[in-house]
Amino acid sequence: MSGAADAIKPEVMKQLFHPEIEDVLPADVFAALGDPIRLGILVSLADCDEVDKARCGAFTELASPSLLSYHFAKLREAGITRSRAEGTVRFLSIRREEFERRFPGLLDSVIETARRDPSVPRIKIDV
Amino acid sequence: MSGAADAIKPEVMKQLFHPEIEDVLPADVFAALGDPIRLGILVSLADCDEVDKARCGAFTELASPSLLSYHFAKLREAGITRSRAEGTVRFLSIRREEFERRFPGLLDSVIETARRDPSVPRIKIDV
DNA sequence: CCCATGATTCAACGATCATTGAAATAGTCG
DNA sequence: CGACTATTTCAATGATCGTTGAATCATGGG
Repeated sequence: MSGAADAIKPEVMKQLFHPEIEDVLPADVFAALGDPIRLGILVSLADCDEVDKARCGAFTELASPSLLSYHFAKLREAGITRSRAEGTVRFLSIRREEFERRFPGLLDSVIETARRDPSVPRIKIDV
Repeated sequence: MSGAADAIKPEVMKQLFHPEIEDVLPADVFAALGDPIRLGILVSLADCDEVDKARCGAFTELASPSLLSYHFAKLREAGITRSRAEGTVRFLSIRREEFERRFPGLLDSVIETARRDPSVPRIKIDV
């Protein structure tokens, strides 16, 4: 609303909200994990060979673009993932270190749990 | 609906539903953990000195009886806790061994996470 | 047998959820 | 510029959630 000096950085795209990791509450994290599609996004992300190289568009097998966007937002607002824009594409990644500092050991067991279970859909992300 | 031979066991009270541990899905577990009151119930239960001795009535600081009953049901239906009736009282306990077998390591990190965080309400259960 | 107690159930409420499909936005490339 | 692509936003839906308070149920004790 108060933007003045732009046109300098071309690839700044609208910034999406990411909470400070200290402000993230356990109950909100678990609520964000309480959906099979979101667990699917998380494990697929965790199993991606190269870190921070997973395009949002790589998840289309899991849901429609618009529904994916909704679930991406849930994970992001719960402090679990980060969305980074690069040109016309967005990349999704897990906030590993921060999250580990905030809730030590939690993410690993969550991912292990989701990975082991056949009710969680998975995709192979071709980077 | 088809009860015939009763009156033998006086203290059988209506049985509450507990899912088979194999039928429990990760997404449902996380959804059940996605509420501060339920996390409060869980950590208070985990910190209770004597196992399987926590009366439902011991949690009244966390919510009204009727709301507690609702949250107890959520935890129970997600396979996390067990409710046992004894006379006019009900006892609540964590399905430790079963749950550990089904989702190794998960419950410990969940409880640790909840225990560490000030947003999760706790009570001391006097057994 | 009636009453007190512990706990669940029910009905109602506003709020949020997951999902859909259409529209808007941002960036790229001809 | 204008078409195209990747992604988000919006509006609308039915479903489920968390909460309240009143009603119900089960048990034990006078």
